[in-house]
Amino acid sequence: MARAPTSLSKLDRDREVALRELDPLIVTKLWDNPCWLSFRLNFIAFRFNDPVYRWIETRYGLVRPEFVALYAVGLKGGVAAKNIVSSSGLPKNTLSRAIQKLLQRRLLKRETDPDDLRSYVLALTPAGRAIFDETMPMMEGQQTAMLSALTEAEQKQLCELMDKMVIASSTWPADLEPEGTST
Amino acid sequence: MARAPTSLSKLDRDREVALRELDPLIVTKLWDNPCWLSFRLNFIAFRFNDPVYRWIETRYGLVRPEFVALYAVGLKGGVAAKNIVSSSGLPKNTLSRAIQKLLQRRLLKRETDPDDLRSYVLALTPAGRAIFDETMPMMEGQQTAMLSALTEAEQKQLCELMDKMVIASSTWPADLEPEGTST
DNA sequence: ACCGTCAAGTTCCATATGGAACTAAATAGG
DNA sequence: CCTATTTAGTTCCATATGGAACTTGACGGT
Repeated sequence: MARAPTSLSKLDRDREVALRELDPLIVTKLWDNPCWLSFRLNFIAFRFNDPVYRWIETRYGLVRPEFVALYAVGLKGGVAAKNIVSSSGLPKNTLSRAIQKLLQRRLLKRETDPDDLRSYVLALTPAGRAIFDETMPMMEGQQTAMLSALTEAEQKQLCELMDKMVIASSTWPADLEPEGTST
Repeated sequence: MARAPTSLSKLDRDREVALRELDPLIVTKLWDNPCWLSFRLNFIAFRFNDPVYRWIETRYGLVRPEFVALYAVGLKGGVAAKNIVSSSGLPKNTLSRAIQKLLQRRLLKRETDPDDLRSYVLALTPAGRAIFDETMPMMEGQQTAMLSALTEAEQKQLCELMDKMVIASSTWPADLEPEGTST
């Protein structure tokens, strides 16, 4: 069985202790798993998303796609739904609904894009901005907690490595051959 | 506005070209986003999960939680549902259903754990093993494609950094304070 | 200027999803 | 040992989700 480029045996003592906290299946998925990247990504992402979105849902009654939209517009005013779709991966109907909800709740406003009449330009209302501003410290806190196992230098490395991947992402296959259709 | 530890200005010319392929909102989420970690994780994970799970669904009619269960048992026979829950983050009822479906389709078999009569020990049937074996190369291919922007050494670094995070994960907050309940 | 194709957003509908309550077994504590 | 609490897995149900078809506007070719 193929393995990850790291291995259990190379870990020092302290870590063995931490490992006892983890489900044995997690240990297998880390070091006896050809798909090491996928597991690490999904696992770490989940441990960020799950508490963060639960907090937001509880506090503001905003469900995940709604907050994704609000956050995107908060980062960059003037975007359209299509931008949020391509940067988030959520299906466009889900985002359409999310945006409607935010408009209803006056957290978002929009006007038709004069350059493309099919499209709308989105912006936060003050109420939307307030939520954005309140949520940010909580998310930064979670991020800091999760990164605290790494040194500053390591955090920067991690960021750089992931940058490279995102930048290269347009070259990755987005649709896999349905069969051995090796053209 | 806080930023990621990397920045656009430090990137060399070649990359600027690649950037033009990306939605401008993605560029903002990369370098004008206090939550740089979350975005990178979710973005990269999505670009793995989406094509992979679509392929599996099309080919075998297995939906995501079903394949998660099959894959987990494939990696480590003898696990119980609870292990899959804690290593995947899927809710336990979703996994319960997924396992039922796999049992019906004779891709999985199970027997009660003699040490804990509430629990079941899971194993793949030959048919389940066949699917596991067929999917692996496809997933490894996607992983290789996604990692191809990194050198071997960088891939190893990435793996190590993520290892550290997963190992430390039991210390991360899993529930965030509902309010400014600073005890 | 006209037509075919494509793209932005919306609507419809079947279904996957996850919270909450439940059953049965394990474990802790006096 | 007997009771109270926790844990593994299941069931129920209201709702979020995403595929597909649709509307309206853009765009490219002739």
